[in-house]
Amino acid sequence: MENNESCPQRVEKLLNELQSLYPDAACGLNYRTPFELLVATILSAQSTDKKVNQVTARLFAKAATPEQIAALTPEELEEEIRELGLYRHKARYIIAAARAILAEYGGELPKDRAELMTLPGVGRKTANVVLGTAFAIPAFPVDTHVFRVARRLGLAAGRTPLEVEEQLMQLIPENLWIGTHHRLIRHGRLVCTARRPHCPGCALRPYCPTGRQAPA
DNA sequence: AACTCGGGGCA
DNA sequence: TGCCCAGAGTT
Repeated sequence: MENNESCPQRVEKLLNELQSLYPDAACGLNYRTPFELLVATILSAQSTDKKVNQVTARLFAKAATPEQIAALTPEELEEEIRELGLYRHKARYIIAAARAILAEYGGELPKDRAELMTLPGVGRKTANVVLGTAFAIPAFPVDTHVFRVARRLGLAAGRTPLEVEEQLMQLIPENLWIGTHHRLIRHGRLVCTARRPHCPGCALRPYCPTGRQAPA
């Protein structure tokens, strides 16, 4: 959409409001190392960050490094993460990724998106989270929250996550990419929910084309 | 593009 | 009880 919805002034006000609404752009996942963030992000698929943090608190107390994770049997890891669901896939991915990090990258996570995406269970979104959050390398992860909220806010009209990612990177200053990612997620979870967004009372409503049309 | 994995939280 | 959740891989 090349109408005035995406004019720089509106976008700037939107980003300012988003920052004052969520002053700390912290990652919702708890982690101490880039590898821990990678594991937590794989675990976060289709489950809530709150549960992921409960599980990783226990898991990382037992195994937190690629060496320690790679030494686990699939059954041991499955037992640790079972309550998150999708646990067989996730356990297999995480152990295989740990082994690949040891075998291919000397035990250190690569700081390259294409290389990260060769790791089992690591797609574009997870790779971008690690780059932007753990390595401070400019990246704009697009998950279901970012996809939905960005489109509602009129920041992107793309039909695919990759299109939305490209539109957001073009529209938003590079130094705000990762912070905006975390803030859009928080806003998507608290206010701009998938089912019934809480438009009345939303601080972004004055700048939101969807919110203007929503019932009071 | 559709399908699969999945236990737990919540209405 | 039914719907939904910080995705990625396979067909």
